[in-house]
Amino acid sequence: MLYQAPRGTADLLPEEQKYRRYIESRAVALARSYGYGRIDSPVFEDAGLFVRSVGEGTDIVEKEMYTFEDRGGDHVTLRPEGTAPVCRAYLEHGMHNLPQPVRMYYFCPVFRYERPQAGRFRQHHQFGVEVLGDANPAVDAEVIELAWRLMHSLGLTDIRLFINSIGDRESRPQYIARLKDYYTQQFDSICGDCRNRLERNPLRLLDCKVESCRAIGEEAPRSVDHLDSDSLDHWDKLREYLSAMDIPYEIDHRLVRGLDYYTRTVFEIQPVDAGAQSTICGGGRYDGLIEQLGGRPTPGIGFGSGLERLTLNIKRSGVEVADEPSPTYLVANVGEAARVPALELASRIRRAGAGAILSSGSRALRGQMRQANALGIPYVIILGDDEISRGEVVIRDMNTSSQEARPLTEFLQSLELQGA
RNA sequence: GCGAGCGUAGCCAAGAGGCCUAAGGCGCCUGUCUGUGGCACAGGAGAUCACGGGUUCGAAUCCCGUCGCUCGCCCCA
Repeated sequence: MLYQAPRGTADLLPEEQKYRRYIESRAVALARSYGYGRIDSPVFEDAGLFVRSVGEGTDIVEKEMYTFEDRGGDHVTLRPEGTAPVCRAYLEHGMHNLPQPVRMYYFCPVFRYERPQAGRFRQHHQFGVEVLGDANPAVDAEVIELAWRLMHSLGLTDIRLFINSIGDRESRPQYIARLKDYYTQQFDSICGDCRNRLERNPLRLLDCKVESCRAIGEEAPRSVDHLDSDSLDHWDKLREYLSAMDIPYEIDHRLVRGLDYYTRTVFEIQPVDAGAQSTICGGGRYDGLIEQLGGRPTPGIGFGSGLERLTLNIKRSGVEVADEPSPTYLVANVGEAARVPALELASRIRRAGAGAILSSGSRALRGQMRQANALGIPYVIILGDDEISRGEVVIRDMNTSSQEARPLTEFLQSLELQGA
Protein backbone atom coordinates (compact mmCIF):
# COMPACT_ATOMS: atom_id res chain seq x y z
CA MET A 1 0.00 0.00 0.00
CA LEU A 2 1.46 3.31 -1.06
CA TYR A 3 -0.34 5.56 1.40
CA GLN A 4 -2.19 5.15 4.65
CA ALA A 5 -4.07 7.67 6.74
CA PRO A 6 -1.50 9.37 9.00
CA ARG A 7 -0.91 7.80 12.38
CA GLY A 8 -3.63 8.52 14.86
CA THR A 9 -6.09 9.68 12.22
CA ALA A 10 -9.03 7.78 10.81
CA ASP A 11 -11.41 7.88 7.88
CA LEU A 12 -15.01 8.15 8.93
CA LEU A 13 -16.62 5.82 6.41
CA PRO A 14 -20.20 6.07 5.15
CA GLU A 15 -21.40 3.22 7.35
CA GLU A 16 -20.02 4.97 10.43
CA GLN A 17 -21.63 8.30 9.71
CA LYS A 18 -24.88 7.41 11.41
CA TYR A 19 -23.22 7.59 14.81
CA ARG A 20 -21.79 11.01 14.12
CA ARG A 21 -25.14 12.26 12.84
CA TYR A 22 -26.92 10.78 15.82
CA ILE A 23 -24.66 12.61 18.24
CA GLU A 24 -24.75 15.84 16.27
CA SER A 25 -28.50 15.98 15.93
CA ARG A 26 -29.08 15.42 19.64
CA ALA A 27 -26.35 17.79 20.73
CA VAL A 28 -27.64 20.52 18.45
CA ALA A 29 -31.23 20.09 19.61
CA LEU A 30 -30.15 20.25 23.23
CA ALA A 31 -27.82 23.22 22.80
CA ARG A 32 -30.49 25.15 20.97
CA SER A 33 -33.01 24.44 23.69
CA TYR A 34 -30.64 26.15 26.13
CA GLY A 35 -30.21 29.11 23.79
CA TYR A 36 -26.73 28.34 22.46
CA GLY A 37 -25.69 29.53 19.01
CA ARG A 38 -23.24 27.67 16.85
CA ILE A 39 -19.76 29.00 16.22
CA ASP A 40 -17.13 27.65 13.84
CA SER A 41 -13.58 28.88 14.17
CA PRO A 42 -10.55 28.17 11.97
CA VAL A 43 -8.71 24.88 12.17
CA PHE A 44 -5.46 26.75 12.83
CA GLU A 45 -4.70 29.81 14.91
CA ASP A 46 -1.73 31.88 15.91
CA ALA A 47 0.46 29.62 18.02
CA GLY A 48 0.62 32.21 20.79
CA LEU A 49 -3.10 31.93 21.45
CA PHE A 50 -2.72 28.43 22.81
CA VAL A 51 0.57 29.01 24.56
CA ARG A 52 -0.98 31.90 26.49
CA SER A 53 -4.28 30.23 27.29
CA VAL A 54 -3.57 26.54 27.77
CA GLY A 55 -0.34 27.31 29.59
CA GLU A 56 3.34 27.06 28.87
CA GLY A 57 4.07 24.19 31.20
CA THR A 58 1.18 21.97 30.13
CA ASP A 59 1.70 18.75 28.20
CA ILE A 60 -0.48 20.07 25.42
CA VAL A 61 1.72 23.07 24.76
CA GLU A 62 4.98 21.44 25.66
CA LYS A 63 4.82 18.35 23.51
CA GLU A 64 1.52 17.86 21.75
CA MET A 65 0.85 20.84 19.51
CA TYR A 66 1.10 20.75 15.76
CA THR A 67 2.89 24.04 15.32
CA PHE A 68 4.60 25.13 12.14
CA GLU A 69 5.75 28.17 10.28
CA ASP A 70 3.65 28.93 7.24
CA ARG A 71 5.04 30.24 3.98
CA GLY A 72 4.69 33.79 5.17
CA GLY A 73 6.68 33.11 8.31
CA ASP A 74 3.74 33.09 10.75
CA HIS A 75 3.72 30.55 13.56
CA VAL A 76 0.44 28.74 13.46
CA THR A 77 -0.96 25.81 15.43
CA LEU A 78 -3.58 23.24 14.55
CA ARG A 79 -6.25 23.70 17.20
CA PRO A 80 -5.42 21.48 20.21
CA GLU A 81 -8.59 22.39 22.14
CA GLY A 82 -11.82 24.26 21.61
CA THR A 83 -12.08 26.94 24.24
CA ALA A 84 -9.31 29.40 23.39
CA PRO A 85 -10.47 30.01 19.79
CA VAL A 86 -13.99 30.76 20.99
CA CYS A 87 -12.62 33.26 23.50
CA ARG A 88 -10.49 34.82 20.79
CA ALA A 89 -13.59 35.16 18.61
CA TYR A 90 -15.53 36.66 21.50
CA LEU A 91 -12.90 39.37 21.81
CA GLU A 92 -12.33 39.89 18.11
CA HIS A 93 -16.01 40.40 17.36
CA GLY A 94 -16.80 42.54 20.37
CA MET A 95 -19.27 40.04 21.74
CA HIS A 96 -19.20 41.81 25.08
CA ASN A 97 -21.62 44.18 23.39
CA LEU A 98 -24.15 41.38 23.00
CA PRO A 99 -26.57 40.58 25.80
CA GLN A 100 -24.50 38.71 28.42
CA PRO A 101 -23.83 35.93 28.83
CA VAL A 102 -23.06 34.75 25.30
CA ARG A 103 -23.79 31.05 24.83
CA MET A 104 -22.07 29.18 22.01
CA TYR A 105 -21.55 25.59 20.93
CA TYR A 106 -19.25 24.06 18.37
CA PHE A 107 -18.17 20.91 16.59
CA CYS A 108 -14.58 20.85 15.49
CA PRO A 109 -11.57 18.66 14.79
CA VAL A 110 -8.86 18.84 17.44
CA PHE A 111 -5.20 17.95 16.94
CA ARG A 112 -2.70 16.68 19.47
CA TYR A 113 0.52 14.85 18.83
CA GLU A 114 0.00 11.88 21.15
CA ARG A 115 0.63 8.17 21.11
CA PRO A 116 -2.59 6.70 19.69
CA GLN A 117 -4.56 4.24 21.76
CA ALA A 118 -8.12 3.08 22.12
CA GLY A 119 -10.14 6.29 22.34
CA ARG A 120 -7.15 8.50 21.74
CA PHE A 121 -6.17 9.97 18.41
CA ARG A 122 -3.98 12.65 16.92
CA GLN A 123 -7.01 14.10 15.22
CA HIS A 124 -10.27 13.78 17.07
CA HIS A 125 -13.53 15.68 17.10
CA GLN A 126 -15.23 17.53 19.87
CA PHE A 127 -18.59 18.91 20.65
CA GLY A 128 -18.29 21.74 23.11
CA VAL A 129 -20.13 24.65 24.65
CA GLU A 130 -18.92 27.90 26.15
CA VAL A 131 -20.76 30.53 28.19
CA LEU A 132 -19.00 33.86 28.38
CA GLY A 133 -19.81 36.84 30.55
CA ASP A 134 -21.56 35.42 33.60
CA ALA A 135 -19.84 34.35 36.81
CA ASN A 136 -22.97 33.08 38.51
CA PRO A 137 -22.79 29.48 39.74
CA ALA A 138 -26.18 28.93 38.15
CA VAL A 139 -24.33 29.00 34.84
CA ASP A 140 -21.95 26.31 36.07
CA ALA A 141 -24.97 24.24 36.99
CA GLU A 142 -26.57 24.89 33.61
CA VAL A 143 -23.47 23.82 31.69
CA ILE A 144 -23.07 20.69 33.78
CA GLU A 145 -26.75 19.89 33.40
CA LEU A 146 -26.44 20.28 29.64
CA ALA A 147 -23.52 17.86 29.57
CA TRP A 148 -25.33 15.43 31.82
CA ARG A 149 -28.49 15.52 29.75
CA LEU A 150 -26.56 15.15 26.52
CA MET A 151 -25.15 11.84 27.73
CA HIS A 152 -28.60 10.62 28.67
CA SER A 153 -30.04 11.83 25.41
CA LEU A 154 -27.44 9.70 23.64
CA GLY A 155 -28.46 6.68 25.68
CA LEU A 156 -25.38 6.76 27.91
CA THR A 157 -26.87 6.32 31.35
CA ASP A 158 -24.22 4.26 33.10
CA ILE A 159 -22.06 7.28 33.80
CA ARG A 160 -20.65 9.27 36.69
CA LEU A 161 -20.19 12.99 37.15
CA PHE A 162 -17.16 14.20 39.09
CA ILE A 163 -16.80 17.78 40.27
CA ASN A 164 -14.24 19.77 42.18
CA SER A 165 -13.27 23.37 42.81
CA ILE A 166 -9.68 24.39 42.36
CA GLY A 167 -10.17 27.96 43.56
CA ASP A 168 -9.32 31.15 41.78
CA ARG A 169 -6.13 33.00 41.01
CA GLU A 170 -5.98 34.59 44.44
CA SER A 171 -6.53 31.50 46.53
CA ARG A 172 -4.79 28.94 44.36
CA PRO A 173 -1.17 29.96 45.00
CA GLN A 174 -1.72 29.53 48.73
CA TYR A 175 -3.25 26.14 48.20
CA ILE A 176 -0.46 25.06 45.89
CA ALA A 177 2.07 26.17 48.48
CA ARG A 178 0.34 23.99 51.08
CA LEU A 179 0.31 21.10 48.66
CA LYS A 180 3.99 21.45 47.95
CA ASP A 181 4.77 21.56 51.65
CA TYR A 182 2.81 18.41 52.19
CA TYR A 183 4.43 16.53 49.32
CA THR A 184 7.88 17.77 50.20
CA GLN A 185 7.44 16.12 53.57
CA GLN A 186 6.49 12.92 51.77
CA PHE A 187 9.28 13.24 49.24
CA ASP A 188 10.86 9.90 50.10
CA SER A 189 7.59 8.02 49.57
CA ILE A 190 6.44 9.42 46.23
CA CYS A 191 7.25 8.11 42.77
CA GLY A 192 9.75 9.65 40.38
CA ASP A 193 7.05 11.24 38.24
CA CYS A 194 5.62 12.91 41.29
CA ARG A 195 8.98 14.28 42.28
CA ASN A 196 9.04 16.03 38.93
CA ARG A 197 5.47 17.17 39.27
CA LEU A 198 6.26 18.73 42.60
CA GLU A 199 8.22 21.40 40.77
CA ARG A 200 6.56 21.48 37.39
CA ASN A 201 2.85 20.97 37.99
CA PRO A 202 1.96 20.42 41.64
CA LEU A 203 -1.80 20.06 41.09
CA ARG A 204 -1.17 16.96 39.04
CA LEU A 205 0.39 15.30 42.07
CA LEU A 206 -3.10 14.58 43.22
CA ASP A 207 -4.14 12.24 40.48
CA CYS A 208 -1.04 10.09 40.23
CA LYS A 209 -2.11 6.52 39.49
CA VAL A 210 0.72 4.85 41.42
CA GLU A 211 -0.77 2.94 44.34
CA SER A 212 1.42 4.40 47.06
CA CYS A 213 0.97 7.93 45.72
CA ARG A 214 -2.80 7.50 45.66
CA ALA A 215 -2.84 6.93 49.37
CA ILE A 216 -0.73 10.02 49.89
CA GLY A 217 -3.08 11.92 47.60
CA GLU A 218 -6.07 10.88 49.70
CA GLU A 219 -4.54 12.51 52.75
CA ALA A 220 -3.26 15.58 50.91
CA PRO A 221 -4.67 19.05 51.59
CA ARG A 222 -7.86 19.58 49.58
CA SER A 223 -8.40 22.54 47.36
CA VAL A 224 -11.96 22.98 48.56
CA ASP A 225 -10.59 23.53 52.07
CA HIS A 226 -8.51 26.44 50.80
CA LEU A 227 -11.09 28.46 48.93
CA ASP A 228 -11.61 32.13 49.70
CA SER A 229 -15.08 33.14 50.80
CA ASP A 230 -16.29 34.00 47.28
CA SER A 231 -15.06 30.75 45.77
CA LEU A 232 -16.44 28.81 48.69
CA ASP A 233 -19.81 30.47 48.25
CA HIS A 234 -19.64 29.64 44.54
CA TRP A 235 -18.83 26.01 45.31
CA ASP A 236 -21.63 25.69 47.88
CA LYS A 237 -24.20 27.21 45.54
CA LEU A 238 -23.13 25.01 42.65
CA ARG A 239 -23.71 21.90 44.73
CA GLU A 240 -27.01 23.22 45.94
CA TYR A 241 -28.13 23.91 42.37
CA LEU A 242 -27.02 20.52 41.08
CA SER A 243 -28.97 18.85 43.86
CA ALA A 244 -31.99 20.95 43.04
CA MET A 245 -31.79 19.74 39.44
CA ASP A 246 -31.46 16.13 40.60
CA ILE A 247 -28.06 15.71 39.04
CA PRO A 248 -26.08 13.12 40.96
CA TYR A 249 -22.51 14.31 41.39
CA GLU A 250 -19.49 12.96 43.17
CA ILE A 251 -16.83 15.21 44.58
CA ASP A 252 -13.37 14.18 43.44
CA HIS A 253 -10.70 16.07 45.30
CA ARG A 254 -8.07 14.77 42.93
CA LEU A 255 -9.78 16.15 39.82
CA VAL A 256 -7.59 19.00 38.57
CA ARG A 257 -7.46 18.87 34.74
CA GLY A 258 -4.48 19.64 32.61
CA LEU A 259 -5.13 23.09 31.25
CA ASP A 260 -3.91 26.11 33.17
CA TYR A 261 -6.87 28.37 32.55
CA TYR A 262 -9.37 26.62 34.81
CA THR A 263 -10.62 28.38 37.93
CA ARG A 264 -13.13 27.29 40.53
CA THR A 265 -15.39 24.63 39.00
CA VAL A 266 -13.93 21.69 37.13
CA PHE A 267 -15.87 18.58 36.15
CA GLU A 268 -15.68 15.35 34.17
CA ILE A 269 -18.11 12.69 33.09
CA GLN A 270 -16.92 9.09 32.84
CA PRO A 271 -18.60 5.81 32.03
CA VAL A 272 -18.89 3.49 35.02
CA ASP A 273 -16.94 0.68 33.35
CA ALA A 274 -14.05 3.03 32.85
CA GLY A 275 -11.13 1.91 30.71
CA ALA A 276 -7.96 3.90 30.34
CA GLN A 277 -9.24 6.68 28.08
CA SER A 278 -12.46 7.06 29.96
CA THR A 279 -13.37 10.72 30.15
CA ILE A 280 -16.16 11.42 27.67
CA CYS A 281 -16.76 14.97 28.75
CA GLY A 282 -14.60 17.43 30.61
CA GLY A 283 -14.70 21.11 31.36
CA GLY A 284 -14.71 23.87 33.88
CA ARG A 285 -14.74 27.55 34.61
CA TYR A 286 -12.04 29.87 33.27
CA ASP A 287 -12.66 33.30 34.73
CA GLY A 288 -9.21 34.68 33.97
CA LEU A 289 -8.85 33.53 30.40
CA ILE A 290 -10.41 36.39 28.47
CA GLU A 291 -8.37 38.88 30.42
CA GLN A 292 -5.25 36.86 29.73
CA LEU A 293 -6.02 37.15 26.03
CA GLY A 294 -6.14 40.92 26.30
CA GLY A 295 -9.81 41.49 27.06
CA ARG A 296 -11.52 43.02 30.05
CA PRO A 297 -12.09 40.66 32.95
CA THR A 298 -14.81 38.33 31.70
CA PRO A 299 -15.86 35.06 33.32
CA GLY A 300 -16.43 31.94 31.28
CA ILE A 301 -17.23 28.26 31.57
CA GLY A 302 -17.55 25.38 29.14
CA PHE A 303 -16.86 21.76 28.35
CA GLY A 304 -15.62 19.58 25.54
CA SER A 305 -16.78 16.10 24.67
CA GLY A 306 -14.98 13.74 22.30
CA LEU A 307 -17.17 12.37 19.52
CA GLU A 308 -14.99 9.30 18.97
CA ARG A 309 -15.22 8.36 22.63
CA LEU A 310 -18.93 9.01 22.68
CA THR A 311 -19.33 6.74 19.66
CA LEU A 312 -17.22 4.07 21.33
CA ASN A 313 -19.47 4.13 24.38
CA ILE A 314 -22.66 4.23 22.35
CA LYS A 315 -21.59 1.08 20.55
CA ARG A 316 -20.42 -0.58 23.73
CA SER A 317 -23.61 0.09 25.58
CA GLY A 318 -25.69 -1.33 22.75
CA VAL A 319 -27.69 1.79 21.98
CA GLU A 320 -29.58 1.27 18.72
CA VAL A 321 -28.74 3.93 16.17
CA ALA A 322 -30.95 3.98 13.08
CA ASP A 323 -29.32 3.51 9.69
CA GLU A 324 -29.28 6.48 7.42
CA PRO A 325 -32.24 6.19 5.06
CA SER A 326 -31.74 4.73 1.59
CA PRO A 327 -33.19 6.48 -1.44
CA THR A 328 -36.82 5.56 -2.04
CA TYR A 329 -36.37 4.45 -5.65
CA LEU A 330 -34.02 2.49 -7.79
CA VAL A 331 -34.59 2.90 -11.50
CA ALA A 332 -33.84 -0.44 -13.15
CA ASN A 333 -33.61 -0.47 -16.89
CA VAL A 334 -33.31 -3.15 -19.51
CA GLY A 335 -32.19 -2.69 -23.10
CA GLU A 336 -30.61 0.17 -25.02
CA ALA A 337 -33.91 1.94 -25.67
CA ALA A 338 -34.48 2.39 -21.93
CA ARG A 339 -31.19 4.06 -21.08
CA VAL A 340 -32.07 7.66 -21.76
CA PRO A 341 -35.63 7.45 -20.43
CA ALA A 342 -34.31 5.85 -17.23
CA LEU A 343 -31.78 8.63 -16.80
CA GLU A 344 -34.48 11.22 -17.33
CA LEU A 345 -36.82 9.49 -14.93
CA ALA A 346 -34.21 9.30 -12.16
CA SER A 347 -33.46 12.96 -12.67
CA ARG A 348 -37.14 13.93 -12.46
CA ILE A 349 -37.66 11.91 -9.30
CA ARG A 350 -34.82 13.76 -7.65
CA ARG A 351 -36.07 17.13 -8.83
CA ALA A 352 -39.42 16.26 -7.29
CA GLY A 353 -37.58 15.91 -4.00
CA ALA A 354 -37.34 12.14 -3.64
CA GLY A 355 -34.23 9.96 -3.65
CA ALA A 356 -33.34 7.77 -6.61
CA ILE A 357 -30.46 5.60 -7.72
CA LEU A 358 -30.06 5.01 -11.42
CA SER A 359 -29.08 1.41 -11.80
CA SER A 360 -26.45 0.50 -14.29
CA GLY A 361 -28.39 -0.96 -17.21
CA SER A 362 -25.42 -3.04 -18.20
CA ARG A 363 -26.42 -5.61 -15.61
CA ALA A 364 -29.21 -8.08 -16.03
CA LEU A 365 -32.46 -7.10 -14.38
CA ARG A 366 -31.75 -9.81 -11.85
CA GLY A 367 -28.55 -8.12 -10.86
CA GLN A 368 -30.27 -4.76 -10.60
CA MET A 369 -32.91 -6.21 -8.31
CA ARG A 370 -30.23 -7.76 -6.19
CA GLN A 371 -28.58 -4.39 -5.86
CA ALA A 372 -31.84 -2.75 -4.82
CA ASN A 373 -32.31 -5.41 -2.20
CA ALA A 374 -28.80 -5.10 -0.87
CA LEU A 375 -29.14 -1.32 -0.61
CA GLY A 376 -32.45 -1.59 1.21
CA ILE A 377 -34.37 0.38 -1.36
CA PRO A 378 -38.13 0.15 -0.89
CA TYR A 379 -39.31 0.66 -4.49
CA VAL A 380 -37.83 -0.45 -7.80
CA ILE A 381 -39.03 1.16 -10.99
CA ILE A 382 -38.62 -1.09 -14.00
CA LEU A 383 -38.18 0.41 -17.40
CA GLY A 384 -37.77 -1.77 -20.51
CA ASP A 385 -38.94 -1.97 -24.08
CA ASP A 386 -42.48 -2.96 -23.11
CA GLU A 387 -42.94 -0.09 -20.69
CA ILE A 388 -41.46 2.46 -23.08
CA SER A 389 -43.75 1.46 -25.91
CA ARG A 390 -46.77 1.72 -23.62
CA GLY A 391 -45.64 4.91 -21.87
CA GLU A 392 -45.70 3.12 -18.55
CA VAL A 393 -43.45 2.26 -15.65
CA VAL A 394 -43.60 -0.83 -13.46
CA ILE A 395 -43.31 -0.03 -9.78
CA ARG A 396 -42.32 -2.88 -7.55
CA ASP A 397 -42.75 -2.71 -3.79
CA MET A 398 -39.78 -4.62 -2.43
CA ASN A 399 -41.35 -5.19 0.96
CA THR A 400 -44.57 -6.78 -0.26
CA SER A 401 -43.13 -8.18 -3.52
CA SER A 402 -46.11 -6.78 -5.39
CA GLN A 403 -45.84 -4.63 -8.46
CA GLU A 404 -48.07 -2.67 -10.80
CA ALA A 405 -47.79 -0.87 -14.11
CA ARG A 406 -48.73 2.81 -14.09
CA PRO A 407 -48.69 5.46 -16.81
CA LEU A 408 -45.43 7.41 -16.56
CA THR A 409 -47.16 10.81 -16.46
CA GLU A 410 -49.41 9.70 -13.63
CA PHE A 411 -46.46 8.48 -11.59
CA LEU A 412 -44.60 11.73 -12.10
CA GLN A 413 -47.63 13.78 -11.08
CA SER A 414 -48.08 11.85 -7.87
CA LEU A 415 -44.40 12.36 -7.11
CA GLU A 416 -44.57 16.08 -7.61
CA LEU A 417 -47.67 16.31 -5.43
CA GLN A 418 -45.83 14.56 -2.64
CA GLY A 419 -42.82 16.78 -3.12
CA ALA A 420 -44.93 19.95 -2.90
C1' G B 1 8.16 10.12 25.43
C1' C B 2 8.29 4.80 28.01
C1' G B 3 6.75 -0.66 28.26
C1' A B 4 4.23 -5.06 25.96
C1' G B 5 1.59 -7.69 22.02
C1' C B 6 0.17 -7.91 16.92
C1' G B 7 0.24 -7.07 11.15
C1' U B 8 -1.91 -13.24 5.67
C1' A B 9 -7.50 -10.60 -0.23
C1' G B 10 -12.60 -5.21 1.41
C1' C B 11 -13.65 -8.08 6.37
C1' C B 12 -12.80 -12.66 9.59
C1' A B 13 -9.14 -16.11 9.37
C1' A B 14 -5.94 -21.47 8.57
C1' G B 15 -0.91 -21.73 8.26
C1' A B 16 4.68 -22.93 13.39
C1' G B 17 11.32 -23.66 7.41
C1' G B 18 10.17 -27.41 1.74
C1' C B 19 3.45 -30.89 0.69
C1' C B 20 1.91 -22.63 -0.21
C1' U B 21 1.56 -21.61 -8.10
C1' A B 22 -1.41 -19.72 0.46
C1' A B 23 -7.17 -23.46 3.07
C1' G B 24 -11.88 -21.92 4.62
C1' G B 25 -15.89 -18.32 5.77
C1' C B 26 -18.32 -13.40 4.97
C1' G B 27 -18.80 -9.83 1.23
C1' C B 28 -18.48 -8.82 -4.25
C1' C B 29 -19.47 -10.49 -9.55
C1' U B 30 -21.74 -14.21 -12.93
C1' G B 31 -24.88 -18.31 -13.91
C1' U B 32 -28.92 -22.08 -12.70
C1' C B 33 -33.79 -18.24 -13.46
C1' U B 34 -33.55 -15.87 -22.29
C1' G B 35 -37.13 -9.04 -17.95
C1' U B 36 -37.64 -9.62 -11.43
C1' G B 37 -34.41 -9.26 -5.07
C1' G B 38 -34.05 -11.83 -0.24
C1' C B 39 -33.07 -18.76 -0.09
C1' A B 40 -30.18 -22.67 -2.32
C1' C B 41 -26.53 -24.56 -5.61
C1' A B 42 -22.45 -23.87 -9.14
C1' G B 43 -18.60 -20.92 -11.00
C1' G B 44 -15.42 -16.40 -10.96
C1' A B 45 -12.52 -12.18 -9.56
C1' G B 46 -9.61 -10.54 -5.53
C1' A B 47 -3.06 -11.60 -1.67
C1' U B 48 3.99 -8.58 -4.55
C1' C B 49 1.69 -13.04 3.08
C1' A B 50 2.51 -4.48 6.08
C1' C B 51 7.33 -2.46 3.96
C1' G B 52 12.79 -3.04 3.61
C1' G B 53 16.99 -5.89 4.62
C1' G B 54 19.29 -10.46 6.49
C1' U B 55 19.91 -16.02 7.75
C1' U B 56 19.07 -20.54 4.74
C1' C B 57 19.86 -24.93 -0.80
C1' G B 58 14.74 -23.17 0.44
C1' A B 59 11.03 -17.99 4.40
C1' A B 60 4.11 -16.14 5.24
C1' U B 61 6.86 -19.14 8.87
C1' C B 62 13.62 -17.52 11.87
C1' C B 63 16.53 -12.57 12.84
C1' C B 64 17.02 -7.04 12.39
C1' G B 65 15.05 -2.29 10.99
C1' U B 66 10.88 0.83 9.40
C1' C B 67 5.67 1.83 9.24
C1' G B 68 0.92 0.90 11.26
C1' C B 69 -2.63 -1.14 14.82
C1' U B 70 -3.88 -2.80 19.86
C1' C B 71 -3.09 -2.69 25.32
C1' G B 72 -0.82 -0.25 29.62
C1' C B 73 1.91 4.34 31.53
C1' C B 74 2.06 9.69 30.85
C1' C B 75 -1.78 13.00 29.49
C1' C B 76 -6.50 14.02 27.74
C1' A B 77 -12.02 14.21 24.72
